[in-house]
Amino acid sequence: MEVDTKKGMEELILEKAEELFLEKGYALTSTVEIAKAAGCNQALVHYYYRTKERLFQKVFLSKIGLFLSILLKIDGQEEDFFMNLRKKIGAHFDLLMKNPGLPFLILNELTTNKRNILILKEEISKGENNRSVFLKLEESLNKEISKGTVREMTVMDLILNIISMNAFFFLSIPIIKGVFGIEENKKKEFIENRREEVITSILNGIRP
Amino acid sequence: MEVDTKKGMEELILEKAEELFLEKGYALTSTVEIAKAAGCNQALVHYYYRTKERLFQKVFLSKIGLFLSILLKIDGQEEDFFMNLRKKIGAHFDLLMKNPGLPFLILNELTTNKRNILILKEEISKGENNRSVFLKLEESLNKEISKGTVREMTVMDLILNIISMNAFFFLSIPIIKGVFGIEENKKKEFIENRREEVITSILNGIRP
DNA sequence: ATTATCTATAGATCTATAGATAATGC
DNA sequence: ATTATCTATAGATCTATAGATAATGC
Repeated sequence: MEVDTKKGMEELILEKAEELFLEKGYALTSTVEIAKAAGCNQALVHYYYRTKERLFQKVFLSKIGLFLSILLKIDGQEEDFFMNLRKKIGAHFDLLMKNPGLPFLILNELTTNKRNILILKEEISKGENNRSVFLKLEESLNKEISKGTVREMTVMDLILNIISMNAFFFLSIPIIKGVFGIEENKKKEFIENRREEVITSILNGIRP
Repeated sequence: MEVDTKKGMEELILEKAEELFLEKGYALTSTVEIAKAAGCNQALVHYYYRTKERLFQKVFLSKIGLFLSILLKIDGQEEDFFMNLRKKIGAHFDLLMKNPGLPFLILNELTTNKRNILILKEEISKGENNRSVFLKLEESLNKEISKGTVREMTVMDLILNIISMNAFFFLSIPIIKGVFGIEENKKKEFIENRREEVITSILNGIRP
């Protein structure tokens, strides 16, 4: 655990920076703090990454990629639309469960620093398949609508519904914990229940 | 507009502080900046509010109150459950529309400063009727569940669904704008559509 | 007299860099 | 020789306060 099996300072700094940025965001994390967490001198952080901004970009870029990848990945190709969607929502939830600080980091930095929105924009348009994945989802949604199995709605709304329900839950966990004080042993159950509720609610919500 | 009809510096400072805190959060707003926005000297900010922290608490408290009030307010007493819920969700959405920076401020500060969670906690338990409002909603929800008009679910989930969908939409507006570049004249339509979608999705989502 | 406003400044950070020293690779 | 790490420090903020001056209320 505490051994850091010869990870090399450069990488260790990146890791600790990641942890701290995820926890408190860019503004509230100092290079002094990062250095202390990595067990080195503050100057070394700048030696490897030049500026705090560049270090942050490195972290942010990888996290944005992670966040998008799941949303866009299609696994169950041509299964039943509803089954496919159920899996997608669940996979997105699971990704966030593994990275619970992700929504806060992305939201916070996209909101407070317009420059980061450009990064997101590039990242979206870069993956050329992103667009095609999007179009494919749109297509299958429209097919269901014309079959009458889904009510009239746009892909944009569907995606927003998924991100809203999933991301906001993880955004609010620290608050829920603080206000209602969920016991550690019931935490897992609480999250599992919410996972099911989110999926059910979204799927039910698109019915005609 | 620019006249500040004899508003007195004390109040003007509070107003400008509110604007800035809503826009960028506590950490990224300096008392220097607040003073400049109010057109006075930085020392005056401290003269009236002593510390930046106290000034912030004043703003935060009023915003928390606002946010809770709508969620808890019951207007349509004993109407139809679904009609009542539809109104509630819409009213919450409308409040956020008037205060689009509210979700970000509250989320950001509750996440980065644990102390603020205590403030929220107190605020919730202070309004003694808060609990009763909550219980009343729970009661009518359970009635519907036993009638078979709503699927099995908890009040907590229902409330989380509403806040998730409403708050997250306003959280993401700057991002959506930045990425997709919504034109100013279509903005209103976009928001109106989302309002309808949110209501429909939540109401549909709780059906058995 | 009291209250509002300003100027000036101390003391805390924090980022970034310069320059010294230690570790490592041929 | 080159790369990694450290010490020290300049320069930018930023918060908070002390102390001077201007405005206002009796």
